[in-house]
Amino acid sequence: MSIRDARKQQSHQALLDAVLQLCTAGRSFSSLSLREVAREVGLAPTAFYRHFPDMEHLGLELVDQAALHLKKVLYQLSAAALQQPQHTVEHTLQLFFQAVDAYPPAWIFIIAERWGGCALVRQAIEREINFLIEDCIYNLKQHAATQALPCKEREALGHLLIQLAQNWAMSWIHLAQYTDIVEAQQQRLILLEQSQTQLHLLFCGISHSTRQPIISA
Amino acid sequence: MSIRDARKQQSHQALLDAVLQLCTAGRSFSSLSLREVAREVGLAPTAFYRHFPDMEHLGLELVDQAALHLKKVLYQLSAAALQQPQHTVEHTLQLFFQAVDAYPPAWIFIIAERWGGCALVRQAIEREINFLIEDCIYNLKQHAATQALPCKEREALGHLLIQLAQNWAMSWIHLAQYTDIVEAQQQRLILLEQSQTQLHLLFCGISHSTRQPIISA
DNA sequence: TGTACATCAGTGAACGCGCGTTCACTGATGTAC
DNA sequence: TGTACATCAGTGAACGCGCGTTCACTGATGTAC
Repeated sequence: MSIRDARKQQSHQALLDAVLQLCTAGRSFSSLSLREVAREVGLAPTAFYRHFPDMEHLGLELVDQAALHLKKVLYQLSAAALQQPQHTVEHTLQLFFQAVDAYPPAWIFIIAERWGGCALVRQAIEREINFLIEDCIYNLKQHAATQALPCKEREALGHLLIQLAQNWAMSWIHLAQYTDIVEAQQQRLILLEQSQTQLHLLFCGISHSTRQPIISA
Repeated sequence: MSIRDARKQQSHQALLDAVLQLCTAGRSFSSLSLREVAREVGLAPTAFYRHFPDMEHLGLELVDQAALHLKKVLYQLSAAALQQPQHTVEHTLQLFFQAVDAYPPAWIFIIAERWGGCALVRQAIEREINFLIEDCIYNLKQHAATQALPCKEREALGHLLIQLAQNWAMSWIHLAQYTDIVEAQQQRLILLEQSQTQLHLLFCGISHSTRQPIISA
């Protein structure tokens, strides 16, 4: 790649990262202005057009990047669970929260803009979340604990898990905002335990429902 | 109430409703302008200040109104489940989706702005959702099926149910956007069945976990 | 009941500001010979 | 290798526009007598 191309790509990514940073700071994507993003990066507003036709297209590329990150995390989690079946629910959740901590902006952007003010971004995120759910269902089919589950139950579980993961991630990130670090750590421990309890409730239900047909509760 | 007071209250509510309508149409609260809201209602921009000091305060009042609506819905649902224990999971979920259909804007605003661009609104919504969770946990304590559950499990279940309800509501509303009404109805039926399956998975897990202590999955 | 004054929701002009977008430009980098 | 020209990321001035906010105002409604 030429010097010019490398520098262009650097600015390109800097614009994307600036939006992520502003969203991580609590701003909504649809309230960001092109000028604000350019200013954040240290470019003239007009330079923006060398990289994107408008903010909407930047948003769509951001969805791609963030969703790819999430996919990788979930893939690694399921790979770890498959290759080391002795892994407990506790350990898998710890790995999950570690991954969230490693790069919160991707989670924040996808989850906050899932119902955000930009229609195209919303649709792109919906598409990506559906892919995540499909991946999750596929992984459940490979995993010993959920292999025997009827197809309908496994699909419902996939949707539920991806939904739960979003909630866990956002709650987890949110707890970093406490000014008191000790308090934040305690709250995170509580969240970790609660998410473990939720998974336990679910998985005990699964092992139960595989033994007899599901009837009305 | 005097004529003047009644007219003032009418404009006041019209401003709140205009914001709800714009949010229901897919706009994010933080990208709305004071002028846009006033224009929607047919008022001069300056009249806005007779009702709210700024958009943020309007947002906070909207959180109160929408959260009150949600509280009522969930209260009626749990009351129905308590008074008519023959009610199945299927029936309760049908009532839930009916309630969502009866007034979608309240659900849309609370859920979409839960991670939206206005910090004060976000915090107010978090507070209200925590109240909903507390109510839910209290109701679980009254209900035969979850009475025997250990405290930690019941709390985790409360969080989980309120979270699930949000996801169900938003998915349900979202399915109304299909141009093909027949297709939309089919998709809603699928969502209804899937949410039923999710609850079944959970509740079978609960009945199982009350009989023996929970161990690692 | 009628009158005189007070209240106050809503108005319209005006302001300075940041916005998205256009345009002609600059100058470093790339390329052809 | 050196030279002459092409490319193109980034610039800065300029534009019209909608924004939030101020201010003095209007006129219907409320109130005191």
